[in-house]
Amino acid sequence: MIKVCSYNVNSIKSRLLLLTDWLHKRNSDIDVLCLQELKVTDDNFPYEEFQQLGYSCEVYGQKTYNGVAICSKLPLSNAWKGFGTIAEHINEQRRIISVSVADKFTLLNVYAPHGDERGNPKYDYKLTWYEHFISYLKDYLEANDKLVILGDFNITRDDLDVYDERALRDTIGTMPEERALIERVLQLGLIDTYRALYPQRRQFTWWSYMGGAVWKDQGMRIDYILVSKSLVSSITEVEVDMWSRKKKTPKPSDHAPIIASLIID
DNA sequence: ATGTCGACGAATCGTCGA
Repeated sequence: MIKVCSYNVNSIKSRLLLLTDWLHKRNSDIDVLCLQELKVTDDNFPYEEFQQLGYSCEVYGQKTYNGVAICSKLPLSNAWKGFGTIAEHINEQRRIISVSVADKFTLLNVYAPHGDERGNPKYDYKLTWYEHFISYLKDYLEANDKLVILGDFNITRDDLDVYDERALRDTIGTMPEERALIERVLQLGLIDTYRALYPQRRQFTWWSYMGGAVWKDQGMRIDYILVSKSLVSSITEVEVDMWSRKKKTPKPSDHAPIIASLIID
């Protein structure tokens, strides 16, 4: 069994102690750890600490903002960072990295733009970024059969993914045009594993730092583990682990990690 | 607008991004 995890850490430097505590608390059962919002350049990534935990890492970092990494106990190959040659202004923000894991499946780790709010140029950037992402995924699905795509998508799929659909109507992450983008991603032939296994369960992956939102469970589900159809039957469990999010010291990320268990061959 | 984090540059706080 292989456990893959997506975790927006909101600064790897600030989260390193909590992250290592969490991995130990879980008896080091995470095989492939996909991180978002590193906020460090590649040379400042804590490679040694991860090596001591048994992980080798592919890192696509950036100063202050963004940055993604894949840390794995299984051998990684064919690391690819960014979208490729097209879309230079889209590639300026480091949000996407992919690898082959143990020659068993292909893994793509993403950190989608937040977008701030409608009318902000960052919102237009989010929509444009998703257009590039979707066209990139089309080629990716043609080239790769067994595919796991996971990360922080910064969009709720529907009203089950928000704590109060009325209060949050037309706020960032819930806009109809944003949700249409998520549906287009899924329609490429990808399955939202958490929703597929637990269709009625309201489980969030992000809670604002403000107002003690996590204690009231006022959050949103914006982090996903998607798989191609050929991998659906390999998924045995999907879990959002609240342990680190509810720790008071060291300070948590505003996201909780989501973990999928796969049985491949 | 508010609330709370983290990074940064230039201070011991203000600004930006989430």
